[in-house]
Amino acid sequence: MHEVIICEKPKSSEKIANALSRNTIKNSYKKVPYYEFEENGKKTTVLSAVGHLYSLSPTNSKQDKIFDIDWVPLYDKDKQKKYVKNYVDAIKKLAKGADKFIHACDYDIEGTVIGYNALKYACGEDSIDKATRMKFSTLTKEDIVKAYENPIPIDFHQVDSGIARHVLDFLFGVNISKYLTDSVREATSRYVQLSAGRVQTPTLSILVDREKEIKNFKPIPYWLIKAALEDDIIADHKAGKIFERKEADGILADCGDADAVVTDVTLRENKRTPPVPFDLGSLQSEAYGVFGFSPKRTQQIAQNLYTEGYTSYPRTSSQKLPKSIGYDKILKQLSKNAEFKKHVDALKKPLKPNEGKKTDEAHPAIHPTGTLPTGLDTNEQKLYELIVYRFISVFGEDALQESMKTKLNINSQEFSFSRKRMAKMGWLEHYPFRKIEDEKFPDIKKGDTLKVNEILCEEKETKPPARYNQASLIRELEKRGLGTKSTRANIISILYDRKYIEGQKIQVNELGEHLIDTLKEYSEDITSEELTRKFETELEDIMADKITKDNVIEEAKVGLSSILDDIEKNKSKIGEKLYEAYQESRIVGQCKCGGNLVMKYSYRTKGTFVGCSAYPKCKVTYPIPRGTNVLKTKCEKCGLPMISFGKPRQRACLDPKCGRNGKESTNEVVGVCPQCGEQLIKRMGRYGEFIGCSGFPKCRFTKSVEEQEAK
DNA sequence: GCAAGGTC
Repeated sequence: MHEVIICEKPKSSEKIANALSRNTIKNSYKKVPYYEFEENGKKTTVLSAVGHLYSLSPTNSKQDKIFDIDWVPLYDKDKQKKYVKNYVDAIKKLAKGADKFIHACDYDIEGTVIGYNALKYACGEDSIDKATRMKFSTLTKEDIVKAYENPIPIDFHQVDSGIARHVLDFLFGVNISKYLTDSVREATSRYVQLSAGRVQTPTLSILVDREKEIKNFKPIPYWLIKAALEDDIIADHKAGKIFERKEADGILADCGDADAVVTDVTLRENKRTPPVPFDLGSLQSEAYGVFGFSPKRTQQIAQNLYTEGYTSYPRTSSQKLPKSIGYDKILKQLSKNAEFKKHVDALKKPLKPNEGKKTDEAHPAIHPTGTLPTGLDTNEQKLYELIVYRFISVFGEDALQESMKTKLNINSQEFSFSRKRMAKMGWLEHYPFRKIEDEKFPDIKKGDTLKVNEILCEEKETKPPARYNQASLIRELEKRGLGTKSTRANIISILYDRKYIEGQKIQVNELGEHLIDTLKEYSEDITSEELTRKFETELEDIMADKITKDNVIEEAKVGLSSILDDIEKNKSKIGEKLYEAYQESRIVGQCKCGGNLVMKYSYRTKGTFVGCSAYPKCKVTYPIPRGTNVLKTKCEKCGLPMISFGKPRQRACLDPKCGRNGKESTNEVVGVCPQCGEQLIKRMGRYGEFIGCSGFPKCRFTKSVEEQEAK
């Protein structure tokens, strides 16, 4: 009797194999680990997939509408996925001739498809008839054994529902993308890769909406009245924003040149509870704010740390740290590092983590494993320490913040000011990445009189809503249920790659905006969450056996077909307009000859450069080496755009002859040093502007201007 | 190649 268990990923195959027998032996085939044990004359082989092993692909790429598709090995489609082949080969070889199969992938819709396809295409079609399903929600020994002893049949409605998700996404995404790209090619014989999809298009649409809000924003003037008092105290008038000049004048007149009388002083203590452990989204957010890492980069680094065994599984949405992860032991092991030890020793027993609300059936929150890393590069080290200090501080004590709220009267006008300082650092002691307010409290009490130096009336304007950055956009997608924790960072980077959006503070250019306008006209559904919602109900209906998968797909093809015909009919108009928008989006500035400076691509050097739109009359070009970004900021010396390059990022003028940089240093204070608490100052270095700590040389903290602006 | 979804 030979039994084969198919798992979703190598880590879970290891856990499952070890939970089911004490006689488990680890082997490997083509570097792919697998496990074997024998109990009561039955041999069991535990094998692993690596996520999806198969992917949809056209069966005939010549068709206009790519409607005929089938599963092919992932490594055939994507040369970067070569490592997948070894896993497929291992399954094919080691599952051969088995009498019994167990589908033990994650119990969710994608896991169901992964296991089903592994059975169907790697183990052979007949393996499905001999297969059962393990259903577990955590990879604890208890859960695994229970699932193994109580197998359930494979739910083929669930399988169909998952397959339908793949097919629908493929049909809509690939076909609409193809038709848009073709329309530009046929109208202008230029190749501009365009794309649309159930997730990427609504994401772009969110950004376009924000862009339009900003564009249409009409600033409204308002006035703030402040009183400058003795001891450098600035108090604000109770009214806050005053939108009528007359009202502001009235208040000013009322105040006259009277002194301020303190009418109330309230002291309060506020608790600041420890942070909650990281799930992937909050790690991406924090690493973006603290280090300026893009979410994609954070995900890659976290994956490396996980593969090396230093931190736990990163693609989790859990903010829970169950006792079963053994946090006492992890903290003890972390203590082998002297720096960590100081913090661990300061924790009060008994240890209890402050957990967040979000959960994940398959994994706990991101945490260090206790194995201390060696040979990490700078960025890996930064992210690792962020994870460790967050983990430690989750067990810390509440911090206490004291606040002072003071009310004052100047004649009949009420003003107030407040101060904050830390009374007890608590968990903040272990987590150096948070801003702490530590202001001096003036020594005053009710009834005191304070001298008024001046009453100020500041004219301001209301501001448009802020642009998204990558971190806030990920949070927005999460809120709307678009994409998944593992794909959101990738989706955003696709929008950058296609050149629909640019900048750290994400700005949509003409191409992105026009693409959404076009799609709104021809396929409104794909520009909003509507399509996701529609898919969701259809998939639920398939799962509940209210409708068949083939029915849903056929209906989708009919709807899609008419969208594609519509695009086809108008393709010259669509193509020309999209190309026009594309060209406009490539403009980076004004040439000295009056033409536009445009991003161009050289087939000869296979690289980008900036050239003049008046070519060949004007032959001006500027080099754009790999890794260089052209910024919106203009050089203050010559007016050409600035560029950023290098690591850490440096800035300079597009024109190399203009000088290293076209900007004088401001030495402006831009924040507080996360390492020592001194001021962070923007200053000019040999290679351009950077942010440094005023505590230099005692504290050598630096970061790039880009990282700072990313905040 | 184009999508979105798993994973190393």
